[in-house]
Amino acid sequence: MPNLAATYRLDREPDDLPERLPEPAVENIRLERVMGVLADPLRLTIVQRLLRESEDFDQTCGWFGFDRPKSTLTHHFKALREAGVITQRQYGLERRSRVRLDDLGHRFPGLIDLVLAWSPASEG
Amino acid sequence: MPNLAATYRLDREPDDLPERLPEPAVENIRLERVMGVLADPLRLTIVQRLLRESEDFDQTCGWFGFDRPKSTLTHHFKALREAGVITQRQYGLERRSRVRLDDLGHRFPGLIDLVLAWSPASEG
DNA sequence: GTACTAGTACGAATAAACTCGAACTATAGA
DNA sequence: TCTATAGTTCGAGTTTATTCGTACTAGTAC
Repeated sequence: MPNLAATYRLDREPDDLPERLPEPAVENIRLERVMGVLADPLRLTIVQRLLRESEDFDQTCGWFGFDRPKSTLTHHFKALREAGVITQRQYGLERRSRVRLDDLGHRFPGLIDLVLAWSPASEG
Repeated sequence: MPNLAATYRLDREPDDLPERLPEPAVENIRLERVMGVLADPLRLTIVQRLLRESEDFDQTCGWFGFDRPKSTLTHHFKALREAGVITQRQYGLERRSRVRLDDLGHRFPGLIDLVLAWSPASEG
């Protein structure tokens, strides 16, 4: 495994990074859409883990370690991206995701904190 | 039309009010469920209008003036109640709704503000 | 009592979401 | 070039939501 911190640090210049996959512009992010996409526990988990455990660089699909078919994961990541919650970039073979922190914070102040504070049903 | 402000003011004692219809206890309100229920524009509108236009007393289904069959409205109000977003009380013939402001504010600080700030897609 | 009203319950049709397997694409490394 | 890897795309089955019409219930008013 390569040194991700060195290779994919987010403090690089934007020019260094691969293009973002298609996603809505900030002003087109809709609250009802975001709510809908965060209504799913798996997707809520994805966003929360990106927020809690992955501050300084993007993460791949596989990093999460979900025991689900790849096509299912693709489906959920795409849903998150198309709703405007995450950005995805193609790093060679890998497609890495990060939360659109600034955009969401600007459009929907407080939303990120709700996701951070969430605890899954199985937990206490 | 009777004087609602006098008849149904919320600063009455709880004993004066009809029972609440079945709803989850505060600690059982789940964020993913709330998100799911607020993903629908009609329901988001219901909650927003209750918040913006109805601070001092509960409102009936009909008060909103939606041009939808009654059974559709029943469906959505029930969804909101079962998710823990609103409380409903039976006042004689009418079933009046109000947002569970304290409960939601306590469980999910910031959520109410998101709903208040929301603007429907058709608007600017 | 009868009639009106506000809303529920049920059932069916349609639409949307979730899940997954199988086949595929594109990159990386030997 | 061959192989492994990380992920996509497509299609189908299943589930869940939405919408609505019709029939019903429970208060209210006369």
